[in-house]
Amino acid sequence: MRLSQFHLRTYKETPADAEVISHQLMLRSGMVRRLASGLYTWMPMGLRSLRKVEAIVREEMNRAGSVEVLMPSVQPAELWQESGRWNKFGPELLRLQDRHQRDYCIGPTHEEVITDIVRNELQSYKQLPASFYQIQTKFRDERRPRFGVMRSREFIMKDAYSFHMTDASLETTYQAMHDAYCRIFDRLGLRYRAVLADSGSIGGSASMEFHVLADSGEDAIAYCPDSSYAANIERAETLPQGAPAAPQEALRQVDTPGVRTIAALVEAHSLPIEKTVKTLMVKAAEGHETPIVALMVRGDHELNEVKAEKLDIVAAPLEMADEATIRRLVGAGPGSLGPINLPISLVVDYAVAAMSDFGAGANIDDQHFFGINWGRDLPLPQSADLRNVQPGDPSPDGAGTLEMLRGIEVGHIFQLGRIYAEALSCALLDENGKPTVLTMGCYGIGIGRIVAAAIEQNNDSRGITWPESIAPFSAVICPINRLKSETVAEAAEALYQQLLDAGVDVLLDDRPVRPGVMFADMELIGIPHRIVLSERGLAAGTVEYRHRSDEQSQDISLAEAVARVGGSHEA
RNA sequence: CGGGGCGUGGCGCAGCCUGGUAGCGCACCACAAUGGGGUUGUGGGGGUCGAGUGUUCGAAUCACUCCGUCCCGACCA
Repeated sequence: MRLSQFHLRTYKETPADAEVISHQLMLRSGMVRRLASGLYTWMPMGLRSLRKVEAIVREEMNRAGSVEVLMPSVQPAELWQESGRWNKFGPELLRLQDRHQRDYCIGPTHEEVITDIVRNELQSYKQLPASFYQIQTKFRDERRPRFGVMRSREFIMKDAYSFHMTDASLETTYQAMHDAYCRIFDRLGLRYRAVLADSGSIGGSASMEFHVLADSGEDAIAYCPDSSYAANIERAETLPQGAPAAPQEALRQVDTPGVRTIAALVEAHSLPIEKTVKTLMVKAAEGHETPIVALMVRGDHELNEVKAEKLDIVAAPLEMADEATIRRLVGAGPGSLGPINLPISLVVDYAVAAMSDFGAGANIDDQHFFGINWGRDLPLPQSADLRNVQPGDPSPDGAGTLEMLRGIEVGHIFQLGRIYAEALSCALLDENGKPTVLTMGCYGIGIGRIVAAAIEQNNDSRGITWPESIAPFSAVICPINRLKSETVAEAAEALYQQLLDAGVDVLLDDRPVRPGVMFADMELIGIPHRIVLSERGLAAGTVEYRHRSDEQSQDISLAEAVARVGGSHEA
């Protein structure tokens, strides 16, 4: 490509509304342009990288035996009503009506459509397992779009779905997808980690997320350096901790005027934070005897929402109780709550169940109990894994202690089970002639997000340092003083043709700009290989080669430069 | 959804407090010089100051409403 015939717009200044580095660099290098909140245009330079990601994903999906289709992004409400998600889905689902006032949504995902296709299209169990995928635009009306294409409302996703007669068959395909995903992220040249994930409210069994590692990632990942254990913090388990130590202190009720927070309690009464608890009031599940229930975690721990939601007595999605309800049922406000004389159901975290001589609210405003001990002062309530893991917690596989990383979720594979097939009556006769509901897997990859995540992981003070696999161009030719020097102009043209013929994705910077502008732009865009042609060098029989990650450029022969560019292109 | 910030040419910003003819840098156009790290000079073009209503002789500036946008929060009692 000749840059004079391409479109490139770069910016010297960082746009004020971009927070993360990938968003800043994507805007500055002219890869994307914001149209409205959470809506981005992929400009020519950005689109080239996006397409390269797509191509790798497509190749590996095909290799894994998945078949490409393309489904509509606008979907009829009937299908969503059939699956039950028309009502279950919140405001993230963008709904609209056509001229006949028929209801539609813009697809945030395509389980309904693909299941509809399969139930109509597949006629025999002999056609199974079957796997379909598409690379397509999705829309989710995020409550807070941010970080550019990292969390946009409209985004490009590869979504795949597999259908099976048996769980064993699903398991096999799930594993094949796992392996395909590893190949994809290996080829993309990203540092990533596959982690156990929560299977969510949809149900289903196994689920893994693929995270690109980056400090700016929105997700926390717990992993064990001594084993293969890695899990999203939503899912990472903590273990029961055994019996509490014997009581050392007497139970006593203490005036704690104005103490409403753990921090204040620790401060004012010199209580170690590990001897405090947080009592959290949440809405109870439908049909429970009281409208709210209590959950308790240690003062220095965090409640894990996902785990809490899974308790039978807790409403899903998790919702905190309002103060009026708490006062009506407990008689005290938040900040003075505790396990003693608590008139509602209580579930405590494993760590709380192992505490002794601890302090908690007395369920009377401005009063706390200190020296609380289970068994002696009140019966030990039901205990469960309710909190987020922390660095230093034992690994659930018993192989050491956990550490934490930040990650950007770029892929998710999921054994869905029969929920959708059941709801949409997607069944086939098995070899015995017995109708059998199909079981399903689904597998997603955020294509646009991968581009952003790659930049998040690969940048320096001058711009993007792409992995070779997804750089918008592989190499750039920068002719110095092309307009004044026949020699340079001709050499540039010849080299350009030679590289094109060799199949190199090469850019010729034939703009009438000074070298400094050229270099700055090409480094911002992050093209891996740069060859500079000058009268001086050509006279000496050399060209100047520099890889984007090199400190210095090198004067080498033209032939060697061609070999380097061509060689790494193949790699 | 709650809180906060910000909306002034394509981008980055000043001006607003204390009302009085809309400015700077980058980018853009023309000419000249320069020609290996975002050149220099001269001369240009481009803005309903987010929208509406109000106050005022007069509003970018003050007030109110709305819209957009970004950040923080939406368990952490």
